Amino acid sequence: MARQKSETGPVRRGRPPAYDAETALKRATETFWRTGYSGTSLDKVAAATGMSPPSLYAVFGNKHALYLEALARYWGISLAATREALAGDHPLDEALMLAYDAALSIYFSGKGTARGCFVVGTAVTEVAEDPAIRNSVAAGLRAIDADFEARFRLAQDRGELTPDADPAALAILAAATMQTIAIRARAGARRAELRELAQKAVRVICGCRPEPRQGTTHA
Amino acid sequence: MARQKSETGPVRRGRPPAYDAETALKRATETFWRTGYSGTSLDKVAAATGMSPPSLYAVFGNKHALYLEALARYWGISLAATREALAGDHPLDEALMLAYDAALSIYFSGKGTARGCFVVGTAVTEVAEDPAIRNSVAAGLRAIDADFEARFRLAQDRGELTPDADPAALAILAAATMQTIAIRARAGARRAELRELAQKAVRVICGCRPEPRQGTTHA
DNA sequence: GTATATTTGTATAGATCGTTATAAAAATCA
DNA sequence: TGATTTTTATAACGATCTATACAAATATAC
Repeated sequence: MARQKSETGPVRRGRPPAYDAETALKRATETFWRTGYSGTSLDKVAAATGMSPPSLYAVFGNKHALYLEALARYWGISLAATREALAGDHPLDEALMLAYDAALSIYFSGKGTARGCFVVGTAVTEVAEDPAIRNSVAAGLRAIDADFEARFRLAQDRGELTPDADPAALAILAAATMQTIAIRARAGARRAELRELAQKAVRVICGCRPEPRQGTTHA
Repeated sequence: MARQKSETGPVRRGRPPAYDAETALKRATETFWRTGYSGTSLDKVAAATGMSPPSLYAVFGNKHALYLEALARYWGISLAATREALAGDHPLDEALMLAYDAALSIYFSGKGTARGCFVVGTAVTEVAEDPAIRNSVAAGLRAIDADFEARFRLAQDRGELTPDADPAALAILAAATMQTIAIRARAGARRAELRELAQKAVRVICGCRPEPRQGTTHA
């Protein structure tokens, strides 16, 4: 009934599971990613994972719980990629481009046409009527804002931004840029075009720089 | 079989239709708006419009064609609202806020929780696998970019922006701001909060202003 | 070996999906 | 009035949906 941990305890009784829950969740995510939550049947998920419907239900509960788990998994991967890009010692504009390049790698992953962001492409539709999905999406969006804002505050402390720059406002624009890239990628924009878009956005966002060659201290 | 024009020709034969096609399309749009394309059954559309399924098929063809018509109708209303906001004689920052206020009025229209943008909330999910929806969405996104860019070029000509400002880059950020507002509205953000978000974005976007009190001519 | 525990595949239940056949209802034309 | 035209409502078609009942299969425990 329940899912066995990957690190098996003392001994495993009964017939051993034929599929790994983590890879099954990944395959399920890929399927939802293409056709959305409502547009994806459990038969399609079963075909993608190689698991039978009863096995899917035994491991994940039901379709809704499976999607929520896929959503949580995606948030984990996506937020970690953004944080890693912003955490390095690169200058602000380079750090932002690393974050957008990481996002583009996710949005253009998989075979066939680009799927964009899993959240923007599938969860946003359900968010209007589904409280659990709404909570997950709202929390993730807040996390993105907070990650960008923290990086802009750091940039301000380092003198990469003028003291009158508004880190919260810049974070909103940085997050908005990521989301418009997600939408456009799914709508068919080419990757190179979206990278240029990101560069243009970064140029404006980082426009609040101190005067060049005027000393490193601010104020 | 086909739809009769509102302006009746010489005389109308046969039983008169009980429902107006335009109001039916509006009601159908409201229904798709909440639960998406795949998540909305034709029975729900029939209940919302008061029409029976055969009548819906007689007027609109099928579910897909009905959704496409709802999408085209929404683009018309949405793009017109943005253009009207940007067309006035207001200063750049006021014009942008008029556009965002118009968008917020749409995103928070209807009863119950906010539905956000019809395109972002329902079409983006389908865009990955549906060529017709993809074409409509891609064209609409290009139109938004073009409308904003035209306004920024005008602002530059008027001296509201410095000559080195990049109208295309600012247009991307302006469009991205509208789309992040759409996402956040559907995810439950309060309207006042999103209006402040818009103001912060406008402040950054309009930051490439000429020096104040330094003459109105540029260069 | 026998008993117990767990997963598997098959098959399907019950509801809902998009769509349509059919005929009654309501108008005009002759 | 009766014939024609168009829309309506009822009913249902076959397909697909989420979810589960069931028994065979495969492991350990004794």
